[in-house]
Amino acid sequence: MLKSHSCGELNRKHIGNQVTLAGWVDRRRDHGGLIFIDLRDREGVVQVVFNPETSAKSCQLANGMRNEYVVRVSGQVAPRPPGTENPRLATGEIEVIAHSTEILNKSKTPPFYINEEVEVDESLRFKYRYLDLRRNRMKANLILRHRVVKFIRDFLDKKGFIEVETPVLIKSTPEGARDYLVPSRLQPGKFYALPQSPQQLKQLLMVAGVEKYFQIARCFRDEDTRADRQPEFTQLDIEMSFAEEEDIINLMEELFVSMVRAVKPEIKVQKPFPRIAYAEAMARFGTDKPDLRFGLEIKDLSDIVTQSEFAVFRNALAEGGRVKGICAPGCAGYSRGQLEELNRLARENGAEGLVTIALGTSGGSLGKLTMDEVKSVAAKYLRLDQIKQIAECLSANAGDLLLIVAGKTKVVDNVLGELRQEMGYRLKLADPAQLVFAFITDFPLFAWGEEVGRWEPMHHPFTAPKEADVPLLDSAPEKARSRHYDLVCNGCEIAGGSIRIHNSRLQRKVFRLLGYTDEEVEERFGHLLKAFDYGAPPHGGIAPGLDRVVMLLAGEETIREVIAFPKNQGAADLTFDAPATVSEEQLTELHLRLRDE
RNA sequence: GGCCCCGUGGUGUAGCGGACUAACAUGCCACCCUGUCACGGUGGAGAUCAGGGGUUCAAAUCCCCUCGGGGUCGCCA
Repeated sequence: MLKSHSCGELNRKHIGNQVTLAGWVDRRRDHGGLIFIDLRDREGVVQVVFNPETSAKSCQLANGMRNEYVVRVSGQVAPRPPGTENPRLATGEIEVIAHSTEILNKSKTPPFYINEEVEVDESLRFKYRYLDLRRNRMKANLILRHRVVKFIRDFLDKKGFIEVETPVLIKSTPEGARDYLVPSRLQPGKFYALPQSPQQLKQLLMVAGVEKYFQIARCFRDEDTRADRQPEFTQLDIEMSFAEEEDIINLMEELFVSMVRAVKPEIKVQKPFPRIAYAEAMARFGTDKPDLRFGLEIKDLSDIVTQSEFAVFRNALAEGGRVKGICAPGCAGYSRGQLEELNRLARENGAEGLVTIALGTSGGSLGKLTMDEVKSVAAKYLRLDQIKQIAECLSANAGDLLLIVAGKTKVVDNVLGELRQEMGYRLKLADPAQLVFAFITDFPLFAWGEEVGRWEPMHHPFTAPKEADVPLLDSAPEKARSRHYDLVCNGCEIAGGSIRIHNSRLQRKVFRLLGYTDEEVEERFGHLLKAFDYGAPPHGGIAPGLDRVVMLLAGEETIREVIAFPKNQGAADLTFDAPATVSEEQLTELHLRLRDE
């Protein structure tokens, strides 16, 4: 090695040692004669002193150094002169007195700051990702991700799981997300597909008797990106034979709580994780991935306003809809503009509008509220006692702002869910140093596909129905609940899993219900069904999105910040400039011709 | 495909019809400086205001189109 120590590891215990360091120039302070270099490597930064009286040669070299030059320095670790220690630096008690110096490589001036935490245009960062990753924040994220993966491997190993790799070149299954295709050279006109997830492969491993499987698996979906979605992403894929819901849920609770405590002990986390039925989550939070760090729960006001004169409410109820609301504490003083913003948010999410009721504060308590202090378009259609009932239902106090939406249940829930999230954010109700996990259970097995005019799986067709609901497959499929469970955290869906169907007859029945012909089933899922006929054990599993988990732990807003070389919204890699055109020869070999469009 | 936001020296921002010959910070270059640590000081270079078109006596600023980036809906079995 060109170095004997890391820059960041040095401390007072090394005083007197001869060390050789190698790293990047983080900063140079030239005092005309005496020169200080902050030398940085992965482990941290240490101050190197170049003194012309110690080594004129070194000093001369240091004179020519610039940021990001790669240099090697040999010298002696020395205590800093009294009064010049830097408590803000981990190595601030000592410094290295350079005796001999070598410039290993020069550097152009970087296109953005490496040594400062400033926002830089993301495309520029992606173009120079190798420089971006030198920055502390990105380096910390890479290390965190490593620790998470290491923890997972050790944890699951101790629990008796074995890691098995599954193929990346596999077969297209046109249902679900759009596949990434890879043309076959050896078989003209045929294509592999990259896996959307190793779902069927891990089920086959259960038939194979692996019993406890996991994989840090790369998955590919050719769909539009989001802050938490990339064309390629990583799942922690887990599957267990002879497992029931409790087994998976308990395993996840233990894994996540112990992981957080190990890699981010400053983050608050608790188990057991609450379990909330899908219908209840929708009713209370307007979403199946609620942020449980704060309340602001949705309440149904239909019964209270059913007698009101307010046409908006009456019409919604007459058409079979509901009237629901949330309470924004302390927001009665919201300006016209602020209210208009909330109204716009409601409309953008499908509501006809938003009814706000501001409760004045001069009375001090709700009991003393008078109509003079109620500000709302609905005020003249509502009686004071109705307003008080609404306020009471929403646990409101004087000075609060009530946000009420009327319409179809689905729209009302969705809009209030968004408003709840928005108000939670505005009022800073979500503690950034806390992770609140929860399991969402009792999902419907199917959802009616409006455009296609048939039943579609709420998650995927391998999800087992609840034992008691199996008869409903024939009579009322919409009522059948599944053995699926989602793990959510801070408003983010971080894992989905289920107990699977392991019986080929039941699996065929589900496929038929989903509208597949026998030929289609054979063509697409024949391998799985055949396997089920050879002693498939009952099994189930779960697949946390690793990128999202690390994102939450890192406190980042997008998974791009925890992926070394992510793609942008246009699914392009700006470092490599991928995707790119290929040569005519390559196309010919693959039996491909490009269409004119 | 829809909707929303953004695009000004290398970087981050200000300017939002006239006094802009485009400001500030930092970075960069040169010189000075032996205890700094976001060192300090003096001087200097650096911008087709994303591109195109229009409105206007006058456009970085208003309007339209295009391009690029981000958020989101659709989509993500």
